[in-house]
Amino acid sequence: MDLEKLLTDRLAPAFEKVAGLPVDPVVRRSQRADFQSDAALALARRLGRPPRSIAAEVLDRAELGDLCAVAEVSGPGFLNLTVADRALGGLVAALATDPRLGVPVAAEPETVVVDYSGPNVAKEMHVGHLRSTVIGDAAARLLEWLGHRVVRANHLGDWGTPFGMLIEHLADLGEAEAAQELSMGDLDAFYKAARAKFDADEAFRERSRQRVVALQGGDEATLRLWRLLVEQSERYFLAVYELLDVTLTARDFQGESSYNDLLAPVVADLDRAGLLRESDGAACVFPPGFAGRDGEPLPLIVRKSDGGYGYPATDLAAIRHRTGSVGATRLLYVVGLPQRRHFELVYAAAAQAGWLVPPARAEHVGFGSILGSDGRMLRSRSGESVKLVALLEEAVARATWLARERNPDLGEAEAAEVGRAVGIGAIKYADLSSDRHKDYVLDWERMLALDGNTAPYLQYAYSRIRSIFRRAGTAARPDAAISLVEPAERALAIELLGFSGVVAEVARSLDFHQLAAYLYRLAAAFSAFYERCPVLRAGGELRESRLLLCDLTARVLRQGLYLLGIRTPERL
RNA sequence: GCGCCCGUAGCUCAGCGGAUAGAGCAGGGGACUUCUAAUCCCAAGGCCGCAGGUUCGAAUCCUGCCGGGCGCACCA
Repeated sequence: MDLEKLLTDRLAPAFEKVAGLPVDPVVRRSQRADFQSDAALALARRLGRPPRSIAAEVLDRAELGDLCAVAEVSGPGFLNLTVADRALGGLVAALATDPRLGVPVAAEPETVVVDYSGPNVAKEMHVGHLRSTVIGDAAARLLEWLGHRVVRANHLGDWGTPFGMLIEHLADLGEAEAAQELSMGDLDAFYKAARAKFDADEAFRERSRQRVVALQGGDEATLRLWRLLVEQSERYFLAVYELLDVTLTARDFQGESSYNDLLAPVVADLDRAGLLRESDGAACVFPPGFAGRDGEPLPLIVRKSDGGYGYPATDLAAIRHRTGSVGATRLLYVVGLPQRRHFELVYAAAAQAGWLVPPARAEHVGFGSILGSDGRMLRSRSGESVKLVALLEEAVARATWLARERNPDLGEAEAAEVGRAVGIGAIKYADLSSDRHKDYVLDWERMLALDGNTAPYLQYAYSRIRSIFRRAGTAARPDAAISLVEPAERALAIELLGFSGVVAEVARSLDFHQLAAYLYRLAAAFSAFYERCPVLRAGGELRESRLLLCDLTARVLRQGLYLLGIRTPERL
């Protein structure tokens, strides 16, 4: 049970009695006590009474006897609450017997579509895909764990005009040769070669254009080549996902092309609904409230003047499919912040068309860019975007080297495994531990540091606990009585009880840095505990109590890191 | 021109209506006969971009500036 919520539930009725209307007690952690409630201050004006007197009356009417050792009015009208050790111990003991660590399954499970990663066929995945993939995967893991039905939608860029030149290039190379090149994972070289020919060779350009027509016309031979391209790319992406340790599978690819047959009907429906207007030959929806550069209403172009369909049409078709056929009520789009306006337009149009109506809603889970140490968008020395695999491989190599250096006892295989867990974990944690709306600077030294708010620090805390149990040779007794004698173990207990609250908040906000910050606080509380509270050398009941605290900490760390997509090796 | 995101300690970041603004790193000082010192503890470090306003109370809300980034009709 979440302590903060428990205190809130106890204070709320008292506040309501005093104020005569429902009041949020605004319980939060405090430096002067375990928790504090600030609501009396805000109430003073409305009730025309001194805040201290309100606070005192609330205290008088609240049932806190079994929970709090100290509950007092402080300063201008704060309520300072110190939880009784006995109550704390009881709550922790209850947590220990809960396989879900205090986190309830969603009362009303929904179907959630998480649209993330979305690489482009025949193009290398670069750092730009990293954040979408990592954040989206965390969202999918979290919501799934909470009991929602999660549909992972990997909106593959598998359609559009570039495929003319890509297929022509493939045909030029010969299928066997092309398959060979693509399977080596050198998608960049393939794409660039096609691009170079397209830019330089007029005849090739013309053939490419005809290919696009053939592709869209459903020419079987062309489609076969296209499928080859898609299959090889998907195979490559799956290899990257495995290295990145994300939960996306082959079943989750939902290419743009899969909406092809829906585009015309979508536009027809928009027309029927009277939402369509022609502008410069293009079929547009003009959702109210959007203005462009010139102050004119901003269009969402659902059919281009050449008759072709672009992104907006596909996105609308996807929404209609997801709310209609899939039955989703929450649509998450884990896409960079620059595309914000695009999605606002799409959501507005979908709402007008009746495809996105409550309880269904769409959220743009936007994020900033990854910057290099120079504070600019991360680029390779040659000025190109950095290959994602290169980044991941470097992370693993650095972490493996660190693991070998730090712990020579590790065998080759284990060092490699630890290197992967730590390296990939470090990359993901660096991404998830700061506010996703901001750009962040990729810095190897910092993300792989063993102290500070990093994945290795958390993994280290976990491995220290596992080490204790290896030495103990036994598991913790889940029914052990909890006794909290040292301040450090009290502090640890309070942190443990905060897990469910944080998880609930993050499920709503998808601000994973709050979960990261919580896990860091927990790990830091554990490290302080570890320093001052001997476990194995403690006697009898104290030992059992501490073993249980250790076990709980390990479980929360493991589960929390799992939700972020980060592994927890048994030792580092 | 309009819109969005962002300016907090030397650096990287939390905090987004409440009590003296918090972490980590770097720099200073301590702690290994004791469960991994890949750790812990202590001290130091801030006109919270600037100026107004709202409020009993503003880093937090509003307005206007300044600075950085990104968008703004047929590219996905």
